[in-house]
This record gives sequence, C-alpha cells and structure tokens, in this order.
Amino acid sequence: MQVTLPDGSARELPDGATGADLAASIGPGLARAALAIRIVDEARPHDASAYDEGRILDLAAPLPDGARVEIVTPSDEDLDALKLIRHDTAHVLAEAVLELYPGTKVSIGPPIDDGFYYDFEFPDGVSLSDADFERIEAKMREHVKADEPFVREEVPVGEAIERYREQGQDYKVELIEDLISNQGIDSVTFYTNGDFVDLCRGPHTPSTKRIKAFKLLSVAGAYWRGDASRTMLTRVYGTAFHDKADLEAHLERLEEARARDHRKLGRELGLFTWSPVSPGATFWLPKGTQLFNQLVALNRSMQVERGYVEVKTPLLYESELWKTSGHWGKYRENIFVSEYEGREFGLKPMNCPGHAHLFGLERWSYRDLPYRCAEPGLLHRREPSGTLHGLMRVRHFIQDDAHIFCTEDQVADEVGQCLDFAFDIYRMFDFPVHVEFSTRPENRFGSDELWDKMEGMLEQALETSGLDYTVNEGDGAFYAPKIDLHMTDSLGRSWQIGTVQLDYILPERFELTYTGADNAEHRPVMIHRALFGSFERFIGILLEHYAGELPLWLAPVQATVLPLADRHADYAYEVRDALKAAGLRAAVDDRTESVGRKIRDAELAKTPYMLVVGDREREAGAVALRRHREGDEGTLPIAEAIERLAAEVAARGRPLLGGPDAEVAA
RNA sequence: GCCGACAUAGCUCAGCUGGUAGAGCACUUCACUCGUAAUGAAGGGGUCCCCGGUUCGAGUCCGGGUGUCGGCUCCA
Repeated sequence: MQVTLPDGSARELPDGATGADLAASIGPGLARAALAIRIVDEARPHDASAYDEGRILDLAAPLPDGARVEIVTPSDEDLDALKLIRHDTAHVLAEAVLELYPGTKVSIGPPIDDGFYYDFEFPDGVSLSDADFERIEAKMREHVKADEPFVREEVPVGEAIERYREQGQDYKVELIEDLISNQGIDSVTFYTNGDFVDLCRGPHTPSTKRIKAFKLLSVAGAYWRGDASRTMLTRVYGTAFHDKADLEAHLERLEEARARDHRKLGRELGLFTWSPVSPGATFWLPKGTQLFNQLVALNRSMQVERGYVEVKTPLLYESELWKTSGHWGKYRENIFVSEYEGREFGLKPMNCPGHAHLFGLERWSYRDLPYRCAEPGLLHRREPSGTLHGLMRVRHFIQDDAHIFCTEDQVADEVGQCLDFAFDIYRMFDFPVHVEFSTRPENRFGSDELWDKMEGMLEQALETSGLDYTVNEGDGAFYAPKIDLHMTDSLGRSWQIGTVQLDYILPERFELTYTGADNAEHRPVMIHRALFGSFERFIGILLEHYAGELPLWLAPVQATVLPLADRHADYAYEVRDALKAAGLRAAVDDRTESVGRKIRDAELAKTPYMLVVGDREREAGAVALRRHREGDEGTLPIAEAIERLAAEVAARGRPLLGGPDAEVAA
C-alpha cells in the first residue's frame, strides 16, 4: 500500500500498516511525538478542523490505501492536535472522578474551544471545592504519568447497553439507545484508559502520556442533553496544552481578559453602576451618559443620511396589540404586565408592533415607500434572573430599532443597504463582526412556501453582499428569518449586536396596506433591523474591545488640563475654554495636588490627553501635551494643540456631542 | 428559571476552630504650591445583604429570601 505525505512524496508501506507504522518509518522522534493521523482533504483549507469532520484517525488504525495523510504532532497552531489531547484529558478526568467519587454517573465530555468539559452526576451531597479540584488533578496526574494507552474496541450495541446497565450508567444507556434509533447502528466504539471505559467515537492519542499540561478551571450546572426539563448535571471545565508554558500563557490571557471586563471598567471609569433596587437595569453616570448619548447621536446622524425618519411610540400598550402581533402567545412570560381599570397593559419588549400599528394608522401610497421608520426605543424584557449579565443582557435597554416598510421589489435593495449601513458602523470601531443566517424556527407563523421565499431573499442578499456567514438552522424569529451580526467579548463569549429580519407576517397580522400604481391595495413587506443592537450591549462590547481606552472621538473627557500650582488655575481654565470652543470635551484638575499625582489619576482614568500648564506655558500661551500611555509629547501653542486634537477626532469619525457636556465629567 | 459559588466601609479585600470589626485606596480638614504615574499629618465613615433559628453570646453555625458571579436553558 502507499500513502502520500504533505510534501507530495509517496510512501510504500506493508499492507495493513497503521499511522504508528508510518511515523516509525519516518523516524523514532516522530513516532514518539505523533498524536494521530489526519486525512488531508484537498478541498478544505489548511485551517479547517479535520477533528470535527471525522478525518482524524488513531495512530493504531490501519491507513487507507492511497490516501493523502499528515501526521498530527503537538502544535498550538494545530487545532486538531489540541482537541485530541483535550479530549484525552476529559477521559482522564472522568477516570479520576470515578475513582474518587464512586457511584458517579458519567455522561459526555467533549473538547471545546479553549479546553474541554465533562458532565457528571455526582452522588448526593457532593459539591466540588478548590481543594477537591486539587485532589482530582493530583489523581489525573498519576494516570498521565502511568502512560495508560487509549485502547479502542468495537462492541455490539446489545452488549454495550448491558455493560452500562450493570454499572448503573443510565446516561450512557440512553445515548446508545438514541444512536440505535437515530442512526440504526449495531455496534459502538469504546475507548479504555486505565480502568475507565467510555463510549466514544474517538479519536484519541496513543496514551495518556501525551497530555503534557492541564488544569481544571470551573464547575457549572448543565442540563442533560441541553434540555431544561431534565436532570441538571455537574459540568467540570478544564483545559490542556502541549506544554506548561502554553498553559501558563493561556491562564495569563484569561487573567488579562478579566481585567478588561466591561463591568469592572465601567466602575473604574465612572461610567455606570447598578443597584439591587432595579436588577438588570443600568444607572448611567454622567460620563457613561455622555458616551451613550454620543452613540445615539451617531446613529441619528447616520440614519438621516440614509433616508430614515424618526418616530416616538408609547412604552405601554394594551395586551390587544401583543395579541395582534403574536407576541402575547410566544412571549407573554417575558413581558412586564400590569392591570389598570380592568384592562391589561404590557411594557413594550420591542418596537415592531408599535411601528406596525403606527403604519396602519396612516394612509400610504407606493410613492411613500420605502418608509424607513426609526426609534431609539426604550424596551423592557422580563429576563429570567439567571440570564442577566452586566450590560450584555439586561431588562431595560435602548435599541437602535428601525422598521422599513417597502414593496417586495424594494426588499433586496433595502436589505443590502441595511448590511452596508451596519458595516459602515462596525468599521468605525474596528469591530470584527461575524455574520449568521438564522432560518425558520420550529414555532412559527406562516406557510413553508412563504418561509422558502423569505429565506431565499435573505440568502440572496447575503450572497450579493459578499459577506462570509454561517447558517444557524432554526434560529429565526417566529415571524421572520434573520441575518444576525455578532461580536465576542473579552472572554470569547459571542453576543448578537445587529440583526436584519425579513417579515411578511406582521404586515399580514396588522392588515397593513398601501395603494399601488394600479390603484389597488397591496401588502407592504416589513424589514426589522437594529445595527448597534442595544446601546447598552454595544457599549459593553466597545469597552472590552478597547480595554476601556476609548478612541479620542468617543472619550467622555478628551483632555484634562493640569495646572502645576494653584496660581496656574486661571490659565488652565482659559485653555479649557479654548478647547471647548473648538468642540472638544475638556476638564481642569484644579485640586491642590502635585502634578505627578494629577497625571497618575488622569492616566488611570484613561484620559486621552493631559495638558500640563505652568509658568513657562502661561508665558508662551502654550501647553505641554501628554498622550495617554505615550507620555510627554512636548510643548506647543494652544492653537496647535487644539488643531492636533481636532484633527484626530475628525480622522476617526465625526465630532458628535460638543464641549458643554464635558463639564459633568470634571 | 435551573446547578454551584459568593455577599464585611464608596472601592479592593483581611477577620483561625462563635466572644459584639480592621487595612490600603477614596473622602474631610490642616500644612505643603509642586514640571510628567501616588507630599505629609490628623479625622470622619460599617443594621458585617435581609428575615428567621441554634446559642449565655452569631460577621462567623443552620434555614429561607434578595443580589452578584460562573455555567446551563432561554434571548422576539
């Protein structure tokens, strides 16, 4: 038999040769280092994950004759290599847990981005502490050191179920039964390491000794099979790397990520705070309000340029409106409801029904369309307590919501414009946004034909836009398929920012019409879109993205003037007034403190510019300019300093809210 | 909502096995008037999250609640 290696060379091997044989035939060092074999798929780019596509083979598996193969070796660049040892580590974790906590039921333990987890059902009364983590890790290290091979065996399903029944491993029994009914298989594979045998598709490395560095990180609850109606298991998270230095580096990155957590930054920078009197709602401090208002202002000006009009609709509606829209049936539990004079009202959790209703209150001609109707609407959603998360998931927030009522002919163009608009925004912030296409959910209104059509139109728009996107089957809204725009936070959690939704259903339910050129009544199409998403979440993402070091054009205080001594205060205020007159947001630190102290405080506040003024500057009508992080940048006349700051602001975007608001920040 | 952890001064945190609270920063006052990341001294400040229980005695132990954190489910 023969296989082809990545360099294009062919290699002859005896029939039935394995990956281990191949590695050994190349060299003993490689044989020791090899983790597995990758079948190269020439159609796939190098960075695609073969692990998830089943193209990784155990070293002990026979090589397919004529295949193009690659030997997977320890490398941080190689996601497959990391997944292999992380999956190995998950098995070793389960092995150690079963030893230390007899009677534990095991379920599943896959590798994930950055690590792995394993879900257990511990015997009653067991809850894991840090000390337990250390005990488990110590036990795991013993097994790693023992160089236990991962041995694969194929077992008929009947025997497999029997084995697990005897051990009381109900979750495994259920998994196998589902494999039988869903895939019609008659045998499963087991992997054994030490005394631990796990139902597992594989692949694995040859032995536990390949695990060079690992750490258990956290415990969490997780529903069995992701189903909230079923048992909650205990999930243990951990990670593994090819060497200790990489593990250390990873842990350090996690630490750094925590330092840029927007909740921490918000408090440190004096932007916002929270109180138990209103869980899930933000108290915006003056500086945070300044930032918030700037984004709203940016949104308004960009919308005006793109032909939107702004409306204001009520916060509170009789339940009738939600019944018409269909939200009452789907989301009643998540609406804040109150009763008054025998009528039931709900606080709006979204603007669409209000906007649809507003559209229906007027008469429309095809000449009026597209009608792009925007509202930075204040929304309230009764989110379950456990889901709240800083600014990212709140109960009270403002969305840059807009609804475009248009004819079917206009849809393609309008959706395209929405996407352009969205990326015009994200570019201003250097956001790496990823695009998801969410298709029809199980619970939905409208016929399959209609959904075929709506999905087809959005897909077409995506293709036209040339954007890369992933498909999220079944993740659409009950009334519309969606294009969702996501960003990740400092810890890699993905959050939806923008959304563009194509909706034929609400116009139908609200019986919206316009008069066409043929003088007949027609049904408009409704495009729902939010591009910042909620301003709250956008600011959370923004802070983490910039680690709190906002670009000059966004910084709540752009410059602080630092008088050296009290006698320079008057001049400092003169300088500040000149900055304000130029539309910059400036403050004076007139405390009786050393200049070193004022600089330190301004640096910690991440103020972009510090203008130090003393006798020399006052004589010359100048300022000594200091840039945050960069240090002293020399002395220059006031006018030049202003010019420089103004140019930096202009280069980044548009000057938005001007100077007067900076006062609050001082 | 579910599982787990946590909750002490404005912030960050100490407080051993129960004996009625402490530091640094911040704040106030006074002195210092300062040249690029902390001037010094003095002072004020706490229903130890809330409710109940055990106990001679609870910040500390137990139960319930609330909030926060990490996940899970959900996210129009």
